[in-house]
Amino acid sequence: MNSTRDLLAMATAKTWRPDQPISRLVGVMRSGVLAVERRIADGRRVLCVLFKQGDLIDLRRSERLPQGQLLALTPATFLAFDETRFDAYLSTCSDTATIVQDQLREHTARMRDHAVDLACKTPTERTASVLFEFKRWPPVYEDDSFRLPIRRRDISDYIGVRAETLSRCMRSLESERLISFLSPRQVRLTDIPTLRRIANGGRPRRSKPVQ
Amino acid sequence: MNSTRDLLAMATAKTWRPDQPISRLVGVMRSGVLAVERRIADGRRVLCVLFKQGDLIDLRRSERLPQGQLLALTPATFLAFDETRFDAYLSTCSDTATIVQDQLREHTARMRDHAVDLACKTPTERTASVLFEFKRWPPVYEDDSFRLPIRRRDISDYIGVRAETLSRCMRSLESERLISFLSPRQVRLTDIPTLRRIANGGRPRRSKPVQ
DNA sequence: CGACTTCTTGAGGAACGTCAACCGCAGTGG
DNA sequence: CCACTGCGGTTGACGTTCCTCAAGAAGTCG
Repeated sequence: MNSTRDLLAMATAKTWRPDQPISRLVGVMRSGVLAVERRIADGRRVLCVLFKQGDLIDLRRSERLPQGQLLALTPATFLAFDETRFDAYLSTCSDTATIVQDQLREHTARMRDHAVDLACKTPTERTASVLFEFKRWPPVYEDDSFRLPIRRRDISDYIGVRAETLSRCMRSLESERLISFLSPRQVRLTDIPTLRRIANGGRPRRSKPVQ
Repeated sequence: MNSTRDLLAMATAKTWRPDQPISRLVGVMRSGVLAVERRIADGRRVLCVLFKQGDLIDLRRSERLPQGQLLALTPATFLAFDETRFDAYLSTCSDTATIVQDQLREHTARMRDHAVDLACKTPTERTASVLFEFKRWPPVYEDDSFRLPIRRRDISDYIGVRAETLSRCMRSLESERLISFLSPRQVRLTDIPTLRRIANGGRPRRSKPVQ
């Protein structure tokens, strides 16, 4: 669409290597994975958001200072916008403004989903849930297999679980024949209905021992 | 500002009683508290977002169906917009569109903060954090006291902790003279620096017993 | 006062975080 | 070719923590 092309014309392409911190706050992802990293007092680390190809990034905050650090989890390419020119353009082109608003709404909807995962799901349920999230990321294959886009350490910081626990949950799902690893990074979901049930709360904490 | 007044003129006022589910997806909060409630398979309940006075609500989702139910936690009044007229108005008035975009960005920023709480903080830390969140809500008093705007059950579902655990955390903070209860609903923060340290990760899990 | 909901307190146990050690792999240098 | 190093990931042991269940206290409304 025309308006989007105009917008892209005013952008400058940037590339980042893994672990490289990023100061720009507005842009569009072209490839790779970025995340907003936050650390609290004693070093605990959280990745509150992941950005993949096609995502609009706009971390500006009107009232308070921006919290957290944008950084690359994989080699990433990015189209950076000059903030003031970006805003000026949006106010002249309502089509593009609508697209941006849709992106922002979609982003908040995904964050609500993620908040549900973090607030009440068990580690196994979170693992299943994040696997579905990654399955939807491009590129999408037909055989329900996909490549884990980021390190397990980063996945665990994203779903609020220790790396050791994530490892055990992955192994547990694998031993139940629900997923299988073609390589350490390549996963296939072999029983999607059961996995979906688990991801939606099908593996709660047991209060009594199983008889 | 003029544009906002025009927008408000095309809205219809609504009131809700507690626990009343709400089907409208776009509007502005005038009073009370609304929340997006989600339940997963075995009945676990999460409040992924809270909306207070002044917040813009826009839960529309472009790609998939909206997840979760908007409901009132207290008696609430709300200005509901007709969705198509709202969008049409935004495309003609860039000032208002900018305001809406700012609101959406601020909202995502708050959700990132909340994700950090949920992902890695201990129940005591989450309690301190949510107390600061409520302290910022209107009305703001000078003596660092405020009224808990919602039931404890709802607070606990918001911060991803059982109601019993929240109760114990509140009591623990009270016994340390960090907060005090003027009434079951009225709280005063009596040691804000310490509380802020705790809210930012100052009360981690102990792996070794204290000697 | 009684019926109801909300909140609190207590006891008990599974689970997940913590620590430590190990494995596999890639890169490096002798 | 091998030893060494560093990183990412895995496995095991252990104990605090917080969830679960149950019952009681406190507040609310008729």
